[in-house]
Amino acid sequence: MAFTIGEIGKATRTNIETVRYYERIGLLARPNRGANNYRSYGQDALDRLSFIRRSRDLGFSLEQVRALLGLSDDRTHDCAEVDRISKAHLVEVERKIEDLTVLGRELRAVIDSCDGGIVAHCRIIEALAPPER
Amino acid sequence: MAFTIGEIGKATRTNIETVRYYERIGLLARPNRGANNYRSYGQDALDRLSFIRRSRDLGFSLEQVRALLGLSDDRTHDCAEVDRISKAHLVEVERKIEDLTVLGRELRAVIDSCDGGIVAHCRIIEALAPPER
DNA sequence: ATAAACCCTGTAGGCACTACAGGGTCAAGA
DNA sequence: TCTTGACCCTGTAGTGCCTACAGGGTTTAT
Ligand SMILES: [Zn+2]
Ligand SMILES: [Zn+2]
Ligand SMILES: [Zn+2]
Ligand SMILES: [Zn+2]
Repeated sequence: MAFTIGEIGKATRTNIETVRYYERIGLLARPNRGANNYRSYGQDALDRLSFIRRSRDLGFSLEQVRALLGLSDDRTHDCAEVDRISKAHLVEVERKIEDLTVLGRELRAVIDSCDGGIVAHCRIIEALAPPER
Repeated sequence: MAFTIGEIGKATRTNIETVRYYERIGLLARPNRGANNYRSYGQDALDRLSFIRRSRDLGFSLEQVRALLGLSDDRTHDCAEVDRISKAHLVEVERKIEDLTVLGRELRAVIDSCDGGIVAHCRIIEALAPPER
């Protein structure tokens, strides 16, 4: 029931430097230490780290994760705030997709216009350069 | 024909701190200075900064911009490398869109599953928490 | 004369890690 | 038993790309 940092790292596919980083910023509690000063984690810490990983995989920021963790501890509270955070994040993700889609379209148009040849005639360079004066 | 940092900043919609940053990392040449030690830019510097801005707007990294600038100076060289960099960047953009699309789908599914109520029954929290043991 | 708006240098902060340097500890094989 | 390698520790600095001061000087307008 006691895990080393390497074990919880492997179990959650999290770099151990990252685990220590989460501890440093207060996202994970400071664990007990063994006689050798090694960190010793219990199941609860492993669960918490899993929660963090999963949230990160869904693109939540660490501050959002911190808020979600806090909210998830308050089991009898209603979940409106959880929903709000999640929806706000989804909106952000959707906006990023739109931005990248526009950008990709423009980039593709620029690239397609190049027929090869020398830089002096390259349409890509031309497209990047400032307009004629 | 001589511009202050504020003027080229405004003309290219670039923060003046950013202009100084570009100078520091060697993306922009160190400009001449006036008697008051103010930076004094010519049209060439303004053009170069415009090129950087436009490339950044298309999502190129500063290292890619640096390479593109170097290539664009060699007017008689062929543009294959320019194309390669641009296509590599487009591939990256497309991969990001795909990743975000998958993520957005998953996030939406998680959010849609929540019917409100208390945190103990919230499906979002449940989806984030580690699987039952 | 004074205030606002501009400019300077240098440094530190932000995000979310990642990579050392320079040590200590432990398990397994020769 | 010795040694190799895998693991662990702390603390600091680096990444990309800015952004934000602090603590000054200068210019312009009123
Ligand atoms: Zn509550
Ligand atoms: Zn070309
Ligand atoms: Zn050449
Ligand atoms: Zn809910």
